[in-house]
Amino acid sequence: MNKVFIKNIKEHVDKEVTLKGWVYSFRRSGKIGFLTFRDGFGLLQCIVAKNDIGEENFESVKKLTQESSVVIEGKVVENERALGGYEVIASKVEIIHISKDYPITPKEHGTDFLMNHRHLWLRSKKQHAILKVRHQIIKAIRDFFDSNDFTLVDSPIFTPNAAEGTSTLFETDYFGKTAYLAQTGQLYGEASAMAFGRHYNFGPCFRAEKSKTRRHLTEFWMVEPEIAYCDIEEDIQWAEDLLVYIVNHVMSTCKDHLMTLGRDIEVLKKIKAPFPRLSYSDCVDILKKDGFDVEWGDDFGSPEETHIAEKFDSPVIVHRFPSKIKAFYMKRDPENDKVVLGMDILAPEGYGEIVGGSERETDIEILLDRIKEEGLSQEDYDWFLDLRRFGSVPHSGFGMGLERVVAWLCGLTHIRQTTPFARTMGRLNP
RNA sequence: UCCGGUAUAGCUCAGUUGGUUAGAGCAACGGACUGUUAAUCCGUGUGUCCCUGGUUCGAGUCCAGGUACCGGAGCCA
Repeated sequence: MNKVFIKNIKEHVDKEVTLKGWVYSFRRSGKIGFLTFRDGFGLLQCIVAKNDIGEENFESVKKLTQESSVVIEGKVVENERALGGYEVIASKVEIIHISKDYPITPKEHGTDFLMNHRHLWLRSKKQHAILKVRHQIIKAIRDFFDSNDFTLVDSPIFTPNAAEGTSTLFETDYFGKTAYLAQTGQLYGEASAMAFGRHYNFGPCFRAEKSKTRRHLTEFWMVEPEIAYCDIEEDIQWAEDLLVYIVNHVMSTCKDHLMTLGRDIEVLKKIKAPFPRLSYSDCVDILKKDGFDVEWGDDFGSPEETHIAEKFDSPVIVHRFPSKIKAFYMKRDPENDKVVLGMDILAPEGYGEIVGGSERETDIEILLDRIKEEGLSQEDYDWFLDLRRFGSVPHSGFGMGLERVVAWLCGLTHIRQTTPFARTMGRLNP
């Protein structure tokens, strides 16, 4: 039999095909039924008529419920009235399994209910579209780095210490010792960059912060390139190029999914390089002028970030932050030692920080001082300091939060839908 | 952790100044219908009113504590 997927249905017009999948919905009207069929690739209307499939088969089809699994044989025809312009006139409907009382019915549901049924919610149109876009973003990220001679070098998930010494970590028992789940692969990335020149790691990160907002997950994916012989300017350039590449890739491969999600594509079309660049000090001036209560040296909260980002259509690059509010490994600006050569990229429309990066400090004495200042144990960082003892070079890198990029490009109000099984402060199930 | 809000049928919600038998729509189930798009029409059922305690002749409704969830803050990608 000619087994086909819905995505290729156009190529089989007037031919007999076999479809394997599930019932998305089923309406009956006497001797004819309209079965919206789902196969993981899309939706397709199948006409199930008594005259075509026979009385016995038609009787059994009456039992079909939402999400029952079926194998349908029939002929593909063009029809304007059908979703997508094509439909299948069934000649046989084989019931594989009858689904009973499927919980996600065609009506409104609350988010908590849907998240409790996430394993089933994934079958719904919008969730399916989001995860398809996520997949294409991941592909774009990997294509971008692979085609620019970066080597994917994985960083460990079990780590013996706090990498940045700032965030709260998940603790776990490691044969009697305490291990932590990695919050970043950053420090290991620096080791790889010295070995491979251009490195990236891409995997899950874990943060035990009790953040309860639409922008936070406790488990999320971050891509972190690290580049040897690279200054902050080149670092910014890589980040900008990556974002532009992702946006273009999504626009060319995911238009249908974005439509399904109701995303305003015109907004995404306005994203163009070069992105506006502002120093931290510029931002403080703007915020003060616009009535915010901030002083030079304060970290920005999300209302401040959103205010800056809303002034532009493209992501905004903010650079040269006060060293006190940034991680110990960021390099001081030689022209002003109160600031570091760090940068954040803020997504438009209030999606917040999607990239954070910096040129790294190479001076071992400064690093030792900074480790002391942060109250970190020098012993834990000894291997990291080796990177400054043996062929230290200027280098830079950044981290990009995958889920925030997915949320932004899909136009979602909450990050929890950007990942198959979201882990948040209040959710570990399913 | 802090501030604010919500909790009633499988789901989404209404429920008056505290009042006797707690409702609607959708879903489900049975039936009619050969072009439906969340079809329509007829019929059928549904409750730990979040939990514990209190006030009261009487609590879904008022009070206290707890729990869960939602939104925001801080923290951050």
